[in-house]
Formats: sequence, C-alpha cells, structure tokens
Amino acid sequence: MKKSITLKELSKILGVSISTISKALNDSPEISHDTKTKVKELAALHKYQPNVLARNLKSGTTKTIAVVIPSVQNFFFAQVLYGIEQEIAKTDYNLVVSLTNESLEKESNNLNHFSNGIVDGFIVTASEETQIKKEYTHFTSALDNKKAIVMFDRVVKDINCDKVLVDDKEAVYKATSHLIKSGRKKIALVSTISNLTVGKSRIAGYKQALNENGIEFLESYVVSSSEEGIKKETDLFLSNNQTDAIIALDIQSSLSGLKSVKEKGLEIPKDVAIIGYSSERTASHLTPELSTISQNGIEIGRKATKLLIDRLKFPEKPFENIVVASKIQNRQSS
Amino acid sequence: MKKSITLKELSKILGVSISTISKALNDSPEISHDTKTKVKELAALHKYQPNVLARNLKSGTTKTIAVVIPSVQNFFFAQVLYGIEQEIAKTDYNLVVSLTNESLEKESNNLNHFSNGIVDGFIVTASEETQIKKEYTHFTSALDNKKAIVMFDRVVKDINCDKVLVDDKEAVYKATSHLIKSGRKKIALVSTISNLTVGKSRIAGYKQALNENGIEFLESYVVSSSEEGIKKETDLFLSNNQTDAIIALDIQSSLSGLKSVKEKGLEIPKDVAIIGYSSERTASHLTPELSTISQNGIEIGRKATKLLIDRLKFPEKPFENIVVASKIQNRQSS
DNA sequence: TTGAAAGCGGTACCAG
DNA sequence: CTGGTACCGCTTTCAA
Repeated sequence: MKKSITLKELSKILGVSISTISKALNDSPEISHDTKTKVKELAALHKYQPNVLARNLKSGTTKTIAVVIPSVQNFFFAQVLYGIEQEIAKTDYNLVVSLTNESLEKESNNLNHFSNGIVDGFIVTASEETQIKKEYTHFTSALDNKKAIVMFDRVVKDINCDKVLVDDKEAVYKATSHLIKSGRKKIALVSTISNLTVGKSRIAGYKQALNENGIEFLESYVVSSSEEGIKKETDLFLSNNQTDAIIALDIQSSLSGLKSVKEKGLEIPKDVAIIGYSSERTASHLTPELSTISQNGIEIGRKATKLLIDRLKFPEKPFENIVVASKIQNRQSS
Repeated sequence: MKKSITLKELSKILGVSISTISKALNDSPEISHDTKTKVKELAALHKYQPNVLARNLKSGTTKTIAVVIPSVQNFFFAQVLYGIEQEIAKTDYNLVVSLTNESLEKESNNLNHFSNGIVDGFIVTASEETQIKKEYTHFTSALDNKKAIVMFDRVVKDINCDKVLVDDKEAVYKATSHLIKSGRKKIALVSTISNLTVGKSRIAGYKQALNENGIEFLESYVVSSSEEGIKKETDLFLSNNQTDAIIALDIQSSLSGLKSVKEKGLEIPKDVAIIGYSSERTASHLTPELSTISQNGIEIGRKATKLLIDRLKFPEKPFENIVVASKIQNRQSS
C-alpha cells in the first residue's frame, strides 16, 4: 500500500469524472443513488481520506484552532487546556497545542506560522518575555491576517480582541483580608512573578487590603526573586523579620515558603499562616495541607473557547472581556 | 489591511509574472539582482508570508511533526514533551501537540486527521483505552499513509516502528532489591496502572526481586485500584496487613501511600519505607521527601525526536528500539 | 532573465 | 445525473 489514494485515482478506476467522485462522496443530491454506493464502496475499499491541505486551501478555512501557552508544567495552564479540550470536543473544530517556554521568539514564530493557513484562530496567554519586552506585533499581524484571537490570563491590554481574565487583584485582596481578619498583622508576600502583569495585580490586591485595614505597607515585606532564588530569599527574609503570615503568589513561592517556615522551626498555621497558589492535588498532599487561591482554570478554558468559536461565526461582534472569579480554598495552613 | 497578500497580487503590483516573484523570493539564480531587490522590498512592505498550506500541498511534505500523548497533567509526559521541544528547536521542523485524555477515539481521530497532509510524522504514547482494547489500526493506517511514527513508553509491540522504551521492569527490580538489602521484608506494591503494559512490567520487576531474594510473593500485597479508589484501598490494606515498605507505581499511589502511612501513625522511613514515582519538585516538597524512581523524561523525548527526524531522512533504515534507564533517587522516605 | 503553464488534491459552478 | 473547468496559492519545468 502506498500514499493515501486521491480522487483522481478513484475516478480513473471507476471510469467516471473527478467531480462525480467528489460529489458522490459528499452526498450531493446531484448524484444517483447507484453511483454513490459504487463510489463509496470503492473509496472504503481503498481507505480514501480527503487531503486536509487541499480542502483547506480551497475553502480558506481550516476548522482548527491553536492554543499557544508558555508551558504545561504550570498546572494552571494545564487546567485551562483541559477546559479548552472539553469545549472543543463538542464542536467540529480540531485543536493543536503549541508551547513557547516563555520565549517571545517561539511565541512569535508559532503565531506567524500558524497564521498562514494552518488555523482559524488562537487561544493565547502571553509568555513572560513577551510581557517584559512589550513586543506585540505578532499578535497584531495575526489579527491583520484575519485570524481570531482570544487571550486569557496574561492578556495584553492594547490588543483588540476577546479576553478572559482572572480576578487577580480581587483574589489576593480577599486572601489578605481573610488573614487580617483572623488576626494576622505582619503579612509577607513572596513571589517569583513580579515581572508579570498578573503578579503586579496580585500585589496591588495585597496592598489594598493592608491599606483598608490600616496596616502599613512595607517594601521589605515583599520577597521577590527568580524560581531558583526564591527559597534563599525567603530564608533570608525569615531570619531578618518577624512575620505571622505569608501570601505566596505562585507555586514555587508556595512550596519554598512552606518549606522555609518549617525549617525555621515555626509552626504552621499557629506561628505563621500561609496562603498560596498550587494545584488541588499538590496542596492537599503537602504537610500541612496548603490553603490556596484557586483559579478556575477549567472554566477559563471553556469560556475562552466559546468566545473564540463565537467570534469565528460572527467576526464583527463587539469584543468581550470576561472575568472569572477565583476562590479561597482554606486548608490547614491558614 | 486584509488577508495576507499573495504572490499573484504582488505580481500585479510590480507588473511581473508570478513565477518571477516566486523565484525572486526564493533567491533563485535565474533572477537578476535588480528585480530580486525590488521584489523583496515590496514583499517586506506588504509583509508577505507564503501560505503554508499551498506550499505543503505542492511539496508533499510539511516539516511538522505531531506529538500525541494522553495528557500533560502527567509530569512524565510533560518532561518528555520538554525534551522533544528542545530537540525540535535545533531543526527546522514545527511541532504540534495533541492530547487524547486517554481516549482511544481521540487518539484515533488525531492520527487520522494529522495523517492526511498536516504532518510528516508522529511521536506517540498509547492511551490507556488503546492498550486495554488493543485497537491499533489507526497506527497501522498512519504508517500505510507513509507517515513516520516513533512510540515511547506505552509502546505497541506489534507495530513496526522506532521505539523508545523505559526500563520499567529493571527499575522496579532495582528499587525492590534496594529495599530488601536495607532489611525490608514485607514489601507492598501500590498501583493505579495495573491495566497498562508498563504497570505490568513494573510488577514483574517487583516479583523478580522478591523471588531472587527468597521472599514469597503474595497477591494480597499488591494493592491495585483506580486513581479515585487507591487511597481507600491502601488504608484498608494497612489496617489488615503488616508492612515495612511500599513501592508505589505512579504518582497518585505515591501521594496517597505516603498519606495513608502518616495517617496510620507510622513513621517514615523507620516503620515503613516508601519509594514511588513523582516529579522532582513534588518529591522534594513532600514531608518526608519522597524517594523516587526517576525516569529520564527529557532524555526520552530527545531520543524519540532524533529517531523520528532520522527516519524522515532515511525512510528505509532498520527500526530501532532504544531503552533509557531510570535511576533510584534516594530521599528521606527510604 | 523572464514568463506561461502544469500540477499538488480538492470543491463548485455551469453546461450538457 | 454527469463532466469540464476554473480556482485556492505556490513551485517548477520548459520556452521564449
């Protein structure tokens, strides 16, 4: 057996024209029942499969959408992806996933490549480098190319497209307020994502909560570092400062924060309470179980997909901004 | 601005033929330096991007490969994917990822869809359902379609293709032997993946180690359940049996095993030692830190990619089976 | 050095 | 009901 059979070859075998074959396979009413069955039988026999490229080239539409995200090691993105799949499964769209590893270049290459015929639209969250360098031309040129884009989480404000946002500021505001209400006064914030807009929003929520409760905001209580450096920084912070609670803005900070506090011989949550970000599974297997700010990744993925499919149907409808609320999941650490 | 400009439109603007434009952009020696620069300038001005579909349709090759895996929530697959990306980045191939959620139907659909023009080859690990139902026609028909396939981890023995395997039996054999050497005698095995070939291989390694050390294999010391049920089963097992060590064959079993033992009031590793499977990061943040059997996912991804790229270059070369060794990572739990 | 034309594998219009 | 033909966008051979 060789490379998948074509209409032309089928037509030669049956001695009818290519168009007849095509129509028969597509159940066109123009074709007699007789030839239809003959054609279909032959096609089945030879396991005919239409060439997707040819069809898409002709139709100008691909019925596939691309998800472009920095990584799947990040449980939040993995969750979102899961939501996207669920929603896509209900449609006749195909899905491809592409990872950027937080690299602007890869993100840009991916969008450009996929824009030129491969997909109809994108679900995207910007890479870290993209946000830092504020380089967004790959987004605009995909848009210029008449591709639909839905951004989620790490969205770019200036880009005109549908967006699904996380209530980052609000969520951390709630978490911080919660800690204050339960009597905590010296609340530290630990983060490896201060570069990202979402990181900044979260810090803003922290500040607002302190502010509204008459607690002074201290720059020194914000511990900010890279994923590699955060453990050391946190250790250092704990050596030099008194603290009775920690808000950790990402999974690395959460894990290393928990560890630092334990190593210091402090009791959680008696001496120090912790609220962080992590997957359900990880959170509930830590000792003590970690209280978390839980973003509804699946819901975000679903909403984003619906938005995109809808946009593809109605290209001219007004852009939407949807905010999906997070919620505080209290476990043992707070 | 509208849909990306085409050669035809450029040719109209410059008043030269389409072929001239095409050749100029591809730096054909047939074209004069003069027109080349003129054409290139115009193309740059209009941000010309060749249509990938048209090009691929014409050339019959797509320079893209698909990774088809059950999930990315599974850290091992995520690792492999990372290795694949690293290796692909060195080439001029594009990558798309597609997830099956352990569903045979999705796996089959993906392979069929991608086979018809979208990609040149696949890197695949079979879904759980595929292994259970032993339904492999989607693999063979992709192969018939002249697509290259490299399988890893959950490979199908009967399919003729390159394979990258994990030394599952060997690894668990080593882990079990290690426990026996350190004085453990009543070693339980916990697993949620007994359905999978890899699960069976791992159990075989466990048996062999017991056997070689004159320890009787007891069916009742194999705790096997679904992801949801495993915690309860383990609790039950611990209530009814004496054990001084646990081998857990997957991350769920590892986490719930650790938890069950702790909840029982037993000390780890004094009373019960545990060796399991988990990501480095999770393992080192658990209390106590989990000793693991560490599969070199990145290496596996890289090897698989090299194999595939090579196969695409030399379609007729003999198939290879590569085995990548795991290693025991001793932490606090053993 | 440039251009016309065929063809990749389909779809769809129009004629018969 | 069936077939011829143009076309989607690009590459490549052959002629000019």
